[in-house]
Amino acid sequence: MCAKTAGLREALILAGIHEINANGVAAFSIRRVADACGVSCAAPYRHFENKHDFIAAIIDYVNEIWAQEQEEILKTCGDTLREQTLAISVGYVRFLMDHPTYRTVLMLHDEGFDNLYHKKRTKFGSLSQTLNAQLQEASGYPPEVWERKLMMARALIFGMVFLYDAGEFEYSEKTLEHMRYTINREFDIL
Amino acid sequence: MCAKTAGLREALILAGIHEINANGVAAFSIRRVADACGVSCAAPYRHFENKHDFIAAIIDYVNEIWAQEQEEILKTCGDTLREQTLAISVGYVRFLMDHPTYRTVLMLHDEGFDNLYHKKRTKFGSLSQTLNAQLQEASGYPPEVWERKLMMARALIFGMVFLYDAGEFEYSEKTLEHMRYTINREFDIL
DNA sequence: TCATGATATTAACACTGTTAACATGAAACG
DNA sequence: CGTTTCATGTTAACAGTGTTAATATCATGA
Repeated sequence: MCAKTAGLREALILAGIHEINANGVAAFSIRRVADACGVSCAAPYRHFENKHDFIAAIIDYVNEIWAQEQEEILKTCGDTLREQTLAISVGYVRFLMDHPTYRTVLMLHDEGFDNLYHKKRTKFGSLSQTLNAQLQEASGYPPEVWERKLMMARALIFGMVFLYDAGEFEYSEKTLEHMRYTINREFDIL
Repeated sequence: MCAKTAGLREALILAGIHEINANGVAAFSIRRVADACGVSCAAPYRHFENKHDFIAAIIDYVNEIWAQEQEEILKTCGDTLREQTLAISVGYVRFLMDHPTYRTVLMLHDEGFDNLYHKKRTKFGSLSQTLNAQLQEASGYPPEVWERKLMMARALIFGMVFLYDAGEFEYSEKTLEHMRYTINREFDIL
C-alpha cells in the first residue's frame, strides 16, 4: 500500500489516516508511516516540517473531503437559508458517522499545541458563519441572542458526534431527525 | 512541588495533571513527571502499570473531585428530579469552565485504546442514568423517545464544553442560562 | 553538457516507555 | 530481639521515537 514514485505526500497522508485509526494519535509514529510507504524515516520531513505539521496536514486533507461533500449537499437541499443550515448540520453528523476513519481524524484533540487541531476541525463552524449574518438578519433576533442560539446548535452537533464517537448510541435516521428538529426549534422560539 | 516521603502516587497524579496541561497528552512523558517529583524514571511503575494506566488514574482522580462537587450541588438545588438534573447539567459545564486544568483532563480523547478515556469521562453520563429511570417514568414519554431526548441534552452539555475548550465563546452566566433553558425545553415538548 | 533544485537516504543525537536486577527499610512474626 | 517478607525505590539496559546534518540521486532547464 504505497507509492514512492509519485505523490509521496498524499501516500503519507493516507497511511497517516490509517495509522491514527490503528494506533491513536498519542502513539502516532512517523517512522511507522514511512515504513508503510516503503520509504526512509527521514523522507516525510521533505513534505512536512514535523510530526505536528504532518497531523495538521492530515486534518486539512479530510476537511477538504468534507468541503466537497458539503457542496453536494447544498446542491440537493432546499434553497432557503434555514434549510441549508439544517441540511449542512445534519449532513456533517451523518458524514462523520458514515466515515469512522474520517471521524477519528476530525475529532482529534490536543492540548499541547494551543488547540491547533481544534481550530482546524471547527473550520466547519466558521464556514457556516458565512450564512450566519444573513440568518441573523432574517431571524429578527438581537445579535447577542442569535449568537447564543447558534452556539446551542453547534454544541448539539459536536456533542452528538462526541457521544457517537464514545459509542454511546447507534446510528439511526430517527436520531438525526430528532437533532434536526431540536436545532430547528432553537431557531424558532426563545 | 512533590514529596517522595509519603503519597508518591498522589504527587505523581498532581504532577501528571500539570504535565498534561503544559505539554498535552500526546507529548506526555512519564520520565518528566517522575523528574518533577524528584524520583527515578522507574518509580511510577510501582503505582501504575504503564503510561496509559497512569493517565487513566489521573482521569479517575479528577472525576472523583467532580463527584464531590456534584454532592454539593445536589444539597443546594431543588428536590424535584428535573431540577436536580438541570442543576447537575449546568453544574458540570460550570465546573469544567471554572477549572481549566480539570477540563483538559476530562476532555482527553484517545483513539488507540478502545476509547478508554471516553468511558472514564462519561461516568458523568452513567451517573445521571440513576435518575434516568425515574425521570422517564415521570415524563410519560415512551422509553425510545425519552432515550433520544436525554441524548440531546447530553450532547448539548458535552458540545458546550467541547466548543468552550476550543475557545469559541466566553464564559457567561447567560450562556449557561440559555443552555439550561434549552435542555429544559427538550424535556417538555416533542 | 552541466548546473541546479527537489527529493530521498544514511547516520547520528537526545529522548521515550518499559523491564530485569538489585537496594532499602519498615512492618509482621517467631 | 532477630529474621523474614514485602512494598517501594534505584540503576542499567533495551528497543523505538522525533529530528537533523551530511550525502546521494536524478530529472529538468540553461
